[in-house]
Amino acid sequence: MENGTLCRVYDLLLDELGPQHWWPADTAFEVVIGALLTQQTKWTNVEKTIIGLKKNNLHEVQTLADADIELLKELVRSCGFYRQKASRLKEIASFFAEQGIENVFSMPMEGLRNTMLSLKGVGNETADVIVLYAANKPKFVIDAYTRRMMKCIGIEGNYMQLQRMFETELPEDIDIYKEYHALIVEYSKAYCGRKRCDECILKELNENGH
DNA sequence: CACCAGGTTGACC
DNA sequence: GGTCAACATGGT
Repeated sequence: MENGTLCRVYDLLLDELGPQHWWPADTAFEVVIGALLTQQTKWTNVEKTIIGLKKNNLHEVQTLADADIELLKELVRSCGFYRQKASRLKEIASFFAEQGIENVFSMPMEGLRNTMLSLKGVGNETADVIVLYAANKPKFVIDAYTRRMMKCIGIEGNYMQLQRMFETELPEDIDIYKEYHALIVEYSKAYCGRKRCDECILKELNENGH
């Protein structure tokens, strides 16, 4: 790409893993569902729930908004925090049903982000996942893996600071943002914590000495 | 058996 | 502005 540190990291990760083609979902609204469900849990748990939702025809905006809450809790159980997640899913679906999903996704980016943040259960990361992967607008997603990986190469900050760094240094490109976040997650899952830091492909960038 | 996972919230300083 | 316990199941 270009020659800042964050561009270099992107090139190294892409070279190591190849393109990831995220977010795994059939529809934009399914991205919203997945974004909420995957909070603090593994994607395999989310897959079970999404399959169950589809089996019960609850993966559409209106049917999910009208879903029986007890059935929803059962279906969401494998994702953890299932009481909260079930009711929040319903509320979010109701919001999209009332507003019209296309009207929501076609809002200007900052307005959309703030609107998502106003929904219960949607914080910075989930809002940005929706903005980037469902509404297809250039917002860089920060998560725990991103923070950890950046800390390893000597870059720290709060959510908005880290996001600003990525968005300032990288070209404003939706596909790069999508791919970059995916690469960080997949690389971290596969290598960090198991492999030692001195085997990390980012070690040449390490300014912390570990 | 202990610990963590692609996080958010509300209470507190 | 930052920190902390709750929230809960499933996999090492």
